[in-house]
Amino acid sequence: MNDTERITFLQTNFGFKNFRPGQLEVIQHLQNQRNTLAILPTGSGKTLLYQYYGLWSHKSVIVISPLLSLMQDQVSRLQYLGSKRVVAITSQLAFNERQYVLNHIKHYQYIYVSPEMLDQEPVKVALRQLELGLVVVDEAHCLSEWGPDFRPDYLSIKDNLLELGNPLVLMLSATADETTRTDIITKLGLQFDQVNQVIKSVDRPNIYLTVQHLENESDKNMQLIELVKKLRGTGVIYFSSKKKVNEISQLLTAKTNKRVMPYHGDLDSSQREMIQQQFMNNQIDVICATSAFGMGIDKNDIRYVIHYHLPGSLQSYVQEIGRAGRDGAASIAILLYTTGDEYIARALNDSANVTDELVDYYWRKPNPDLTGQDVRLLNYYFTHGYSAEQVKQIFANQQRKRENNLQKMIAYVNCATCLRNFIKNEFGESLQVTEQQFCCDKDGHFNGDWQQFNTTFLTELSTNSSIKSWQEVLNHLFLAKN
DNA sequence: CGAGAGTACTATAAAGTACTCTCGGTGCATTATT
Repeated sequence: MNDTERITFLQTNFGFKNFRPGQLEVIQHLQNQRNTLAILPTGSGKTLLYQYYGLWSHKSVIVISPLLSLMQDQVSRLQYLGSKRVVAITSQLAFNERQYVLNHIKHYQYIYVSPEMLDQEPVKVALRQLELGLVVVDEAHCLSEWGPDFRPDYLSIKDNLLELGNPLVLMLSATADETTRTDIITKLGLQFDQVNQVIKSVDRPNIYLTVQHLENESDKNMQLIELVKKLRGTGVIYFSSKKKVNEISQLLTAKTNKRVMPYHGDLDSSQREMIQQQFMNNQIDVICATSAFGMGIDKNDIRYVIHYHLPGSLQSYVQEIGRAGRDGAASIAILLYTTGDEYIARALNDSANVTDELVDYYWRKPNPDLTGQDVRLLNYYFTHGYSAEQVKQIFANQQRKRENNLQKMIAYVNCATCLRNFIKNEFGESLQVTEQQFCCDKDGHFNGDWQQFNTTFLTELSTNSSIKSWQEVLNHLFLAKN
């Protein structure tokens, strides 16, 4: 198949005239039977990649996905688009339904599973019967972020791929720096020379970047209230604490006329689903959320993302602000910082660490029946033949990595030069030589006066929602100053 | 880490002081109860 044929195939089967950036390259690699790691921004049509390959190869595709809600969305989307041979094997299927699916597995072409489900013997037995064309690891950064921390089954994917006979693998993510990319490949047990990478820039030129330093928490709250009052359109405010989510969500409801809702892992799934729906339907203006909110949120006109707390890494930060402005219109990312904020992130890092004492204890008295989070991880390493010393090393490295990530985040907060270049540099991208006109609070057009920023800038920003209006906004700022 | 809440003490009534404790995220699957 040459590129002309590829485009014809696209037109005939999907009705698109052209590929989006990166798509053709990925499809070329896959058709040449090359494992592929694709870092493509959200909205660049990642689903199409494996749909295309499935259609072309007439073989089955297994998609490993981190969240049940993501799987459900994908299944209904593919069904809506006309594929009937789609299923998600999850704990939400009734026992007899699941039996039916496993017994008739060849009937399905696109099969979604969680890493946990993939590791179950009956599931593996069924999947081995497939004529398997491709395994997709969706949201592949989870492999690096969640696997070694609290979802050990992510680490088992490696073994499961072997058992499936080393199938062709497509790794997909929107945000992954060099370290994460290396980690993804290693944790899947792949060799670097077996993997082709297709990497698009993480930079989002339509998102203005700013870090605001505030004296204390009450100043921060006041500034937040001002921002939420002034900013138009929908926004997301990220927190590192569920308690603060609830608290500030109530504060904003009381002090602004915006419709504000909380969102975090303590809400039950029906509540979460409802809030998500209302957000999508513009019945909510502002979501106060923990990191639980994000993956699978497909709203393209989020106008601003504010961080009340410091995320644990620049990668998380870029991921979270990247949810703004998918429609390409002017949007803004605001990080509110008070000296000492990093202690919350650091405390979370420490609590994620497994102590040497616990490792020693477990190795003296291993017990595979224990179900705690730490113990499940330990159990994984124990049953895979690691020594206590090796495991201590692994946890120590993880801890060091988390601390390094946090240091980078602190460096961003204190960065005195272009914030966009800081991010680009961390993601190994070449820097912009001449700054774009409207870039970040270091671009020379900002004079350090937040009061003026709030009144003039934000009003302008939210009334002009076209990227072409940057110049107008800029002019207005200058006029206001002179 | 360090702020803020909670508790104990004082010493005979209420309220101030000093100390201790807590905070602090991300999900799958499974199972035993309502």
